[in-house]
Amino acid sequence: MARPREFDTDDAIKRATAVFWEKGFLESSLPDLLDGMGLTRGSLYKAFKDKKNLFLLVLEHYEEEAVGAAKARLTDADVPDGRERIISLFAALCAAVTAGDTRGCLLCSAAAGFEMSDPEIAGAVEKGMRGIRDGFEAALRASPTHRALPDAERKALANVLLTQYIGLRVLARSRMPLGILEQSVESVARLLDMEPA
Amino acid sequence: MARPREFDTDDAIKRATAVFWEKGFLESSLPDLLDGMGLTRGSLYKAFKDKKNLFLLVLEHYEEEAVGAAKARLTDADVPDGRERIISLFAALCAAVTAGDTRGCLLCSAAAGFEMSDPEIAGAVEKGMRGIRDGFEAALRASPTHRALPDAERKALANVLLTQYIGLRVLARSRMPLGILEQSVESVARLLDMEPA
DNA sequence: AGAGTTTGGAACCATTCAGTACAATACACG
DNA sequence: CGTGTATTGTACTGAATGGTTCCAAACTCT
Repeated sequence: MARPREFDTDDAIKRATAVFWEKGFLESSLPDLLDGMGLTRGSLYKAFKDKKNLFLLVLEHYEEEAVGAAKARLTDADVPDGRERIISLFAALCAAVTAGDTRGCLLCSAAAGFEMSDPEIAGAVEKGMRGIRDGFEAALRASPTHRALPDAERKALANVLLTQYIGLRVLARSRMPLGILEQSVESVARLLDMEPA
Repeated sequence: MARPREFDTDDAIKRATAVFWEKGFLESSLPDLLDGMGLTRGSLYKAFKDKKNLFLLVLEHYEEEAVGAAKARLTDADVPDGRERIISLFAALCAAVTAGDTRGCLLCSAAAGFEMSDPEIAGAVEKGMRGIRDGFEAALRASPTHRALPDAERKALANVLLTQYIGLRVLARSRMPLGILEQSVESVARLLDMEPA
């Protein structure tokens, strides 16, 4: 009945994610996207309406993929101790940087940037952040040391972890040789081993 | 022997700082700067060479002013307990946000953005970050609870505080109603009250 | 062949960009 | 005063860049 699409939509979004992740929303030009996605203007606008809409789809995909992976790690029932799940998340993060991945976190970069003045984008970013925080909270609930904590305190600790997460990912992206990432896992571990005085 | 400058250089840099702080380096256009600084193209190029050079001067000024204020608070001998100095820093930060200042931190935004691909800018940002970290470390040395810590552990804690600082300032800028800033002071206090298990 | 989509890419139009040239202007000093 | 020197405003550059639209040609399936 009609000419079929030559590209796979999900794959195109995946490629778009790579571009936006590398450069951010505002700094990614249409040619950048066209190159990265391997399609032409007409196709992009036909399939994704416009740049912002594409970015919203990318955020959605990033949430499912990257945020999903983090949440999966934080709620992984195979690791009974939630404390270890958290540590393994930061370890993975650190390993990625060591392996040369200095893209940081798409959400964190967006949060720090100017794209947040758009309410739709801001909403999507916020949703992702809440997801990560929920992951931390879930992991803390599965940690013997923290299970007994009052709800408010556990939430507060989850917030600290999220803040730490954001800070580290910004540092990762900045490529500053501050030596912070290298020992961040240890620091987080110590953070979780501490007890209220 | 010559016509004197009609504007005060330091004042112009101060105004430029406001513009860059609000919008970031890449997002600040020359007209933005011209408006904000109250001078014209010719003057700007004559006095500051170009946009990037102006930004480097702004970073210098920001370091003296904003970072200097933070460091002053962290090394304030009038507050004998370094722990309290740290808490007061985060409290001030939080108060500023509550008062409606959502600009975050010029350094942190730069660190998260694309301007870091310029080595000179990256160097200046890094220097500022080191300054803040040194401030934290100095404060920890003046804290009864942490004075006795081994050097490496104190440095690690300073790194955690710097990371927390960056994360919070990014969150501040993002304007996401996550409720993190509101209780961040308490969290930091708890962080400092904890002891190694 | 015809209906219905997608495709490539030219064309659009606006904006914006950092930077320059230069004439007019203002001051300081001899 | 007047000359030298520096700043100032503005017009101008000329490019490049931005996202978006549009349409004829290509393609698939009935």
